[in-house]
Amino acid sequence: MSKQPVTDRNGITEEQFLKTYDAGVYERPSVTVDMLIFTVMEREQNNYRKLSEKSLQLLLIQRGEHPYLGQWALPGGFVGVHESLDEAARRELFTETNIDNIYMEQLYTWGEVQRDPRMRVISCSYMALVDRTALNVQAGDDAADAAWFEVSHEILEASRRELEQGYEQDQFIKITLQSDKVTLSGVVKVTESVQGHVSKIQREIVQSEGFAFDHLMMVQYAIERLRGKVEYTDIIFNLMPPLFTLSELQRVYEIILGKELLAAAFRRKIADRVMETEDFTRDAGHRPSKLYRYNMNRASNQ
Amino acid sequence: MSKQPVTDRNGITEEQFLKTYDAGVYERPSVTVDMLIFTVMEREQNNYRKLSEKSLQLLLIQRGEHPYLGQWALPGGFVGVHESLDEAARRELFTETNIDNIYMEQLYTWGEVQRDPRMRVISCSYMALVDRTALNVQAGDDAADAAWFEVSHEILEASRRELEQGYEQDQFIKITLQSDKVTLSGVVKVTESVQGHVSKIQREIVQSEGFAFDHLMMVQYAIERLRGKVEYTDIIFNLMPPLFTLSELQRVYEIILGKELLAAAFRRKIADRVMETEDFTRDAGHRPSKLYRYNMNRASNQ
DNA sequence: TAAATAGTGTCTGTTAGACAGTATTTT
DNA sequence: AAAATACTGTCTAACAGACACTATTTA
Repeated sequence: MSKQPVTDRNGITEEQFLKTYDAGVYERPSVTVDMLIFTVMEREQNNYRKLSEKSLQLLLIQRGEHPYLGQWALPGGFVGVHESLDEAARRELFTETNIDNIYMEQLYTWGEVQRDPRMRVISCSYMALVDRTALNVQAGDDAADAAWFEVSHEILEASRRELEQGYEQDQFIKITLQSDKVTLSGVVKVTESVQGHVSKIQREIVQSEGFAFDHLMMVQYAIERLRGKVEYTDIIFNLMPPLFTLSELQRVYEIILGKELLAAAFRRKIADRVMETEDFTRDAGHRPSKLYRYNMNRASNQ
Repeated sequence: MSKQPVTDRNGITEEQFLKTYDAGVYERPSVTVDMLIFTVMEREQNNYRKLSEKSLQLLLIQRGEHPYLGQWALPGGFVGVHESLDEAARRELFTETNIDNIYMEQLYTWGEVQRDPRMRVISCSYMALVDRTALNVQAGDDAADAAWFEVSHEILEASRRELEQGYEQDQFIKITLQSDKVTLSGVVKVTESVQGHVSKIQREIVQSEGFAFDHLMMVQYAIERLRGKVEYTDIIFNLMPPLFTLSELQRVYEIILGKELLAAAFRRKIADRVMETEDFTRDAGHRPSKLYRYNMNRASNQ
């Protein structure tokens, strides 16, 4: 239909236009990707009859250069002009973990003008979920500056103000990241407001100890997203090894959701998301547990 | 704690570093924002005793320049180096609608290398929801090239292939946009796959009639997001006028969700999201209906 | 009285939460 | 037997879907 050359007001066809197009000299922001790579690790118990505890871990890199020299940042890097955002993210992911097939999703793009003191940088954040048992090589073996940090977070304080045409609500969320050697912590204020018909959410770092850039805010956002998606999708299985017990699965739900679940209700709820196998755990110091695998072939996994 | 100057391997402090930092000459992508501005409009009925039908509308701009000259695109524009992404989005929003206080949220950032034939452009898409009655000036009055299009979409075909380690599932979604003068339509293929432990979602435009760039994909994504969020947040009230009947509210839910709802269950469900007023509709040709307003002051509106 | 929409009452089946109880293993 | 976890049965309350019914207005 529109195959005969369309010409613009100067009588130029699209082909001619593109041939002579000059991308111009406007100043442009730099674009980076930042990766939130999560996994679940086990902490050995001193009482071997007890189950090992699990924790959610995030990979951070200690900066070796200005700015924020010595502080911890999310792994990431600049997006080249000849690679897509997803390709840049996969490249970074592979650089850090040495594995290729990892669950990854785009989270949010951070575009405040002053978020990087060097220059204008817009950063697109991605979340990746890795099964710890697939990390054959400990990530960061080569990079002595990378480390896994246990993630914990709590709501310090929540307040609410009624306004004439709505309300405004603050949450102060304390995030603590703990590695073998360092403990980092900071507070993000999340403000939710409704004014007339306009609702808004704003984030602000109100305290930060050891985090580079605005990365603490990205961590808070990612935890929020992970929590949300765990309830209505199957992404949690990206954090699980191929075989797992229902108790293990329940623990992982619990650490992500930050609350305890009742075993009976939990089992009913996830029954159709998993498949029984013939295998059991062994040498557990107590009754063995049946092993399950993810059942990806059920009716709907929206 | 870290207030004494930290110096890098060359003995340079952060302050000195930033003073002499050269942003460099690496090629950089351009960054744009693209706005998905939705509203709900009423179509007059020929039988005045019947209720007017509602429809979801999207604002598009007809391109007056290459590339895609004459085709329809989302309103948007380049992000300046001295404005944040949100600021750029608000600026575009104001340019198109002449109103300032509009609900807006970031959706997704599109970063394929070839998405713009001129040069490398990364585009951050935002969704905005406007109450039609707040559009005092018909948007596009000044810009003769802007028009509201009624949005409809249907699943043409869905197929599923079982793979060794999972499955792959396609949905062909047909999107039709209809204005006073033009009808545009296209098909987006959404592929969801699970391979071992890695799940992925990919989108592809398989047919497109009159849409510029990859904007049809953005439309599909936005509809999906709107549908999702309508079920677990209160964003729908951003599309409603200050006073509305429960039937009207139900219609808007129905056109967004694409299915009919039962009045009794619907009223129970939204009971605590709305507040009764003393007013009624008038001159309706049938029993008047009580008017409600959004109740933003309830326990939790997550 | 008919047409049209507004609004309510109630049955039914499903599901989440709570909790008590049973089962199986190792020390 | 004690310690530890695995797993099941059942009661209850909440809630969504279905559908019939009542209410109110105008032409």
